[in-house]
Amino acid sequence: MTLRTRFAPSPTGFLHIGGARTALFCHLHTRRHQGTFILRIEDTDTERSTQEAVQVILEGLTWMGLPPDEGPHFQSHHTRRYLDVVQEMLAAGHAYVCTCSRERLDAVRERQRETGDKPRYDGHCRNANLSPGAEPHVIRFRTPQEGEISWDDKIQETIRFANSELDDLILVRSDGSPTYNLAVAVDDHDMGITLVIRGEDHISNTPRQMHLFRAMGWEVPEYAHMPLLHGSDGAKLSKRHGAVSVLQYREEGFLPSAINNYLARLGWSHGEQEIFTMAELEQLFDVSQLGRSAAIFDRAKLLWINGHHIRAATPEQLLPELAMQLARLGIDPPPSTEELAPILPEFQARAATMVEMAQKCRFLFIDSVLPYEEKAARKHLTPGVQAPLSALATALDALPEWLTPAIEGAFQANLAAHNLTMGQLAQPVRVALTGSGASPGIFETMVMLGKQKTVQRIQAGVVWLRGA
RNA sequence: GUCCCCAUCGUCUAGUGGCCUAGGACGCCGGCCUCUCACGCCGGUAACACGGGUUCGACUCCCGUUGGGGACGCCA
Repeated sequence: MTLRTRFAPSPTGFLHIGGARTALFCHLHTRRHQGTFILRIEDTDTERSTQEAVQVILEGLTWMGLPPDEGPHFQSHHTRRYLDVVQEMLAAGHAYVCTCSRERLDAVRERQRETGDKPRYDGHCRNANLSPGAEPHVIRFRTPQEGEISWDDKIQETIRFANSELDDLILVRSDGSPTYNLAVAVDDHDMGITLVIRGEDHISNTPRQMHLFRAMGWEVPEYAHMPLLHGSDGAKLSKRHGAVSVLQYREEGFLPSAINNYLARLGWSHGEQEIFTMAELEQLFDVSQLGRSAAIFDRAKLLWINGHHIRAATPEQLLPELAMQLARLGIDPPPSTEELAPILPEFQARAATMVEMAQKCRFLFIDSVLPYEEKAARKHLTPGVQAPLSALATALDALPEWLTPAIEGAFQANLAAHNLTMGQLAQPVRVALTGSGASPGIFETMVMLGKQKTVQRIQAGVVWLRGA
């Protein structure tokens, strides 16, 4: 039987990092086993589902490089089918009409909490044999009360629940709409899903869905419940942890390959390898090798991995992102690919994110670097360097060609003339050129900047010194 | 509270009864390289939650305790 998995987000918000991890694991595991990866939008909650959210989820998956092989399917298109299934269950006695009011339900739960029981439906209408009349009612599943239900989870071990722990879940709401567990079971069956990969927060739904399968005589799929992603406080990742849209990570200058690499290493490992390409992951990752404990999202390590991927990336991957980040820094219009291509290598090893890279090469695309970073100016632009700086500007200006050997020659001559060491002159020049005390090599920086700007900025430094 | 799941350095992990005086990675701290910053390289810091078993021998198996997480909706 060929593998069929699905990723089933509900379109009530953006695709956050936890959801992305689930999608990634579904995708990787499916690729490895040459299966089919299906996207299903769980929009049975018409109140909260939006078209925009669907769009954002799709965008997120695309950016992550996790396009589905099939779908997206929409549960809202399957309502008829769900209701038909419920009719069958009703006819077979697997479901029944319940007219309990919300008030009564609340009261029951309240009482159960007080007595220390697990809040659940008390079966009030279970044997009342009500027929669907004008009175408001829901349809509930008649959950078996004896025995237990269990499954061999592909990630966890065997998980078992006593049926007495389960209550009679609602299949159809009083407004006639189907609920989550019903829709999931029907779709997982109809779509031929053979392996359900989802977060372990769904473990308690699994016995309910399995009972639905059994009632309909369907074959139950396999399940793999992956450990959750936690924030630094150890609790399930949520908005207050900055568990924002994956697209936000793009804004922050992360590469999708790095995010995927990092996410995959949370709960999974392959020897002592830390850096993986997407192709490697697709070949190596298997959900059955996942660890069983929750992992804490660690931005520091993500940054390190992102730096690796930036260094390993091709210009084609990086250039558009760099241009975008420069634009966000106010470089308008952003430099062209042709302008950016030659400087890219100088900054690849110096940035952990594309945002950082843009900040570090920004000085190349603005008119003036003034005002200087205060600390750098105070440390390096001292009165003593005014004369050498001035002389250097003159010498550089007189250069017939702007190539490294010539620049270096002029620089070295100036060093000797003023009896200075490399560092004593390079740092002041660096501040004049970039506004900061850190940049690529000083000659490389001058070449990238061009003769005109280089000379201008050194002269501006001299002027600044006179005023200081 | 009830049910379910989990438990090795701060974090991610290796470890499947002797190879472990517990390995790697991030972070942090030193050093090297060096015109600065990175990159790279070298070194250091730091963990088997606790208590009982089982066994000639437990990080590894079993039980309990503690701790953490998740689920308890006419949400998904």
